[in-house]
Amino acid sequence: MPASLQTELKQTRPFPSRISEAFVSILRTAAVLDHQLSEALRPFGITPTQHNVLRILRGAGASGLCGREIAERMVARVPDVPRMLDRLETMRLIGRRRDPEDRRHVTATITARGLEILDAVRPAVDAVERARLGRLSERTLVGLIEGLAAVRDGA
Amino acid sequence: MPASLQTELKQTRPFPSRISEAFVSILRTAAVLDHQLSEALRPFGITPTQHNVLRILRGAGASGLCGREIAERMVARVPDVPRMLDRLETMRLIGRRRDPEDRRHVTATITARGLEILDAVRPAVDAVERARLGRLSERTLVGLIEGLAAVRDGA
DNA sequence: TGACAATCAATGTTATAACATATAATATGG
DNA sequence: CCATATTATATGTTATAACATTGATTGTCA
Repeated sequence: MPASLQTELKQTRPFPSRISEAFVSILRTAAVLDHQLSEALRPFGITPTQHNVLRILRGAGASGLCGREIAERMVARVPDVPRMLDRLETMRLIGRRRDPEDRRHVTATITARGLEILDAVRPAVDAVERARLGRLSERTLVGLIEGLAAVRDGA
Repeated sequence: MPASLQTELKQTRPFPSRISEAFVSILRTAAVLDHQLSEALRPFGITPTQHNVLRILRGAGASGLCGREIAERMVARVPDVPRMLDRLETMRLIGRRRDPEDRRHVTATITARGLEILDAVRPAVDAVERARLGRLSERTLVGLIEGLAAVRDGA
């Protein structure tokens, strides 16, 4: 039996409303997942944010994406995209070049080493996903996905 | 109609599994909520983390709580509790004193000013909660709360 | 009791996030 | 075609997060 959020956070009083409870539930659950993901990635020397960028660039393929496009696709909004990409470039996981078509853009692409690290971390990432979500029924998963989409949409 | 997460993040490929989609859905939704909350609190000069601490200390009342107890109750784990409390103390929103019973502990309590700011931010915080979750049915809210509890539990 | 382990908080340090502003390139309107 | 606005990235700075270590206090048990 899963513990109630109230018990989990040792709250002396019940939530004032179901809306508040759901709000905190989402934030709390994400914090747990982010922490687990972070621990799983640690041995490989990358953070969840960096992992996210690498997956985005893998999806973009050889043509790559510019900083603004990467920012749009990230799970969590990040200010200071240039310096985040700096770090990935220093690690040789991505490459950057100015777009000759529009010299304002800097196109980032994933390197072979970036692809290798994505392959390497995959079992650990999958394990975290399965550890937390593997026992939920298909129906529950779909309910979560749809409910959360409605929350983001505010409708 | 809520947009799919795939569309929202401009992904070219569908999620490999419902588990992955639910995993990212939770992280993405929390990022949206955290951002909205952060913006709502900004005019008052406090962050979501600080807001969380103040609510915890309000719940604890005059007896207060020590750093470890605060950490246990936070929605997101924070390392470096002492310096987070330093900032709140500098803002005069909390007070700290060494527990004479056990001099290892430092008991933090919320100040009158801390209580005032909690009252002041409440309409803004409620507005964010309602904007995102206000249109969801009771049944959907309960489904989310229970589903997310199962995710945290891994069962 | 006295050594040792465990618990908390504080501190030193580095890394990253966050914010404001600047620089460069392109688009737009007269 | 020039002045201006807009877009994109870069940079300077400060604040906070994250991590490791230290110091002080208390608990445990031989």
